[in-house]
Amino acid sequence: MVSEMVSETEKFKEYLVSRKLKFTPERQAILYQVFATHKHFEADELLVDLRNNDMKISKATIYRTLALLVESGLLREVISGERHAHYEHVYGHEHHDHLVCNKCGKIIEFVEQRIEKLQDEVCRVNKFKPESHRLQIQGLCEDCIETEWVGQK
Amino acid sequence: MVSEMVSETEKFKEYLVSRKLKFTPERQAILYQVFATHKHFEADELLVDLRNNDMKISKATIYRTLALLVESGLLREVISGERHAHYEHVYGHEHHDHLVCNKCGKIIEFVEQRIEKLQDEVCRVNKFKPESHRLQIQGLCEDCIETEWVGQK
DNA sequence: CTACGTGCAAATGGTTTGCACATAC
DNA sequence: GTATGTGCAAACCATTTGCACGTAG
Repeated sequence: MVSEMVSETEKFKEYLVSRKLKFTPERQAILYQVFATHKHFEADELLVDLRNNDMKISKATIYRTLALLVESGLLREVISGERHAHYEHVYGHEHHDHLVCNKCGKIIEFVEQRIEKLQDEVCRVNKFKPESHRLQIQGLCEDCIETEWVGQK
Repeated sequence: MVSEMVSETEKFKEYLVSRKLKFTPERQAILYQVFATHKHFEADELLVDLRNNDMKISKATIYRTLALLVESGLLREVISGERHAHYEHVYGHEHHDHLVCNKCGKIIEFVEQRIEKLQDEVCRVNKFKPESHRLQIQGLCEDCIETEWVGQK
């Protein structure tokens, strides 16, 4: 189990060094706990898991470290990330999905029936009854690709 | 059966009647404003638009009415809806998407390369440079389909 | 008439932040 | 030694809710 940890630890350390950040006991503990099991989780669950292992790490540190893990590419935010809800018309408009520009925030709508078909197929295979879905691709729009290198964080 | 489109107002009234709810001036104003333009928006923007048209409607009513418009099928929540972020491993795991059960919350992961391919195609057509994407299908999982759904709201 | 709706202000609750102290490097 | 990190509590902020009053049907 520990041998599996090594690669993630190395990856994280690499990231920290590249950002001139430190590898603290708190970050080590969080990293370990996060990769101790392969499951979806949220910040509070992580806090509980850590408490159960006698690690007393504050929520603030957990949130700050999770952000680092996402930035380093070790974790992904599956749900949400947005602070508030956005709405769009449904009635009288064909179903569509979205390309969202990470730089200027522009939203491009697109329709691709073949993707819809494949989704139905996936649901059938998994004996899942779909009620709605959301496909969102983040990236850079045509205008922003040119100035891509500006303002990287 | 009907080929011509019923107005949004009619659709909303239908829904309200079916739920024994009332068609108030506030709901009428919000409905009008929401469909005055075809754009993505959030609650606060709607409030501002209404204020600009001299409609003084409280935030509470706006949120309550938006919920009704979503339930009636006139609007769709494009982004978020979730209260808190969920995370999953990235490093060492193949990219996958999710089936999320609306009843028990179970998350089923799936991989469908053909969908990924089509996404790339969509990006190419729109001259969009993808950095990440998120496909999430909401519905009922196998176990929950049996138990059906009683308390729909 | 009366069940439903509204505005207001206060509550919620996940997440973020200011600050003083602690520590990795 | 110093730039970073941490814990704590308070702040944030979109959204929800309790309550007393208003009103559509």
